Amino acid sequence: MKISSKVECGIISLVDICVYSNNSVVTVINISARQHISAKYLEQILPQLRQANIIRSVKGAKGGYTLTRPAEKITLYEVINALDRNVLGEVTFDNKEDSLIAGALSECLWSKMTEYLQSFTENVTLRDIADRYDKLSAGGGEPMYYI
Amino acid sequence: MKISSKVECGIISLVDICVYSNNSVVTVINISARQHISAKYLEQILPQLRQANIIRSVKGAKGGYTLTRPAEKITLYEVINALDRNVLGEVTFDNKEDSLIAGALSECLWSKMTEYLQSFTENVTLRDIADRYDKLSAGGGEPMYYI
DNA sequence: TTAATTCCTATTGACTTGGTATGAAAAACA
DNA sequence: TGTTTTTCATACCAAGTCAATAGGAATTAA
Repeated sequence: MKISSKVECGIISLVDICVYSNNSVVTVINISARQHISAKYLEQILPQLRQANIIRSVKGAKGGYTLTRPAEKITLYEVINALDRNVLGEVTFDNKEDSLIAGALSECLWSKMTEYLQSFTENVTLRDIADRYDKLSAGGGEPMYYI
Repeated sequence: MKISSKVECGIISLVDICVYSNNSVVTVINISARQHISAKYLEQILPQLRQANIIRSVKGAKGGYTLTRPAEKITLYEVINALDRNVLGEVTFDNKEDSLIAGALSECLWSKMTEYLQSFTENVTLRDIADRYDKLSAGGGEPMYYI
């Protein structure tokens, strides 16, 4: 499965904001430095998350971003959808065949696939990712194998 | 979700072969006429399915294609994978970020999504689609609503 | 030999996408 | 008021992808 870099960078930014905002805002430059993503690229991604009411922006000096809600109230469904309609939306084709077979395919396959993806991502929150990240950090970066 | 036209046309072709081969082969021209897909385009798709051992080809005059196995032994996983590695493969990015957050994301989200897609498509066979198609055909093309 | 067919490999044109550039608007602060 | 810091909006470009077409070679039946 292919996910656009915009989606990945967007989610990473949100987790970064979630983890590093201590009753304050997080700036694009901060995220850029911590996550090694071009600031100019982030300036293009974050406004999309703002329009989707996932983050709130404060303009001007001392400005930056915060989450609009606690991380456990922000689902990955929202986030992914805000960044790229194609990932979790109905299956589409560049040139849709409108035949009975295409209809059968849609019913047996495509619609069930998207149905699952939607309900799955609706049940994963930003908190889940952040928690997992914390755990990985605590582990010293290296996953631990006990043989 | 975005599916390439190649995948859709490929599956449609297989169902067509499944339905219209009566102990005989099905030609590209036949499929093209029935399914309204350019013959030249099909000539590019079907060899891929042959290499994946899903169909068998007979060259020359009176040639054409047949399935290598009964339709209930051909999973949609095989088929989709033969036509486009990206759909059911591991989540990939054009420019993978290699951070702890990306790792957490992979564990909590991407890998579970692909895991599901794989196991789901492994349990849908060409027969399922063909059966569904037969049912739709019998219904006269129009879905029936009883109010 | 001829016609029917699959097979192979280019090519084209349109679209997508990752990433950059430029500068405007807003707010803090001195 | 002016300067700095920041978000915001828009345009742009180069590279890649993809659907579809094209031309012709190889194979086989009759």
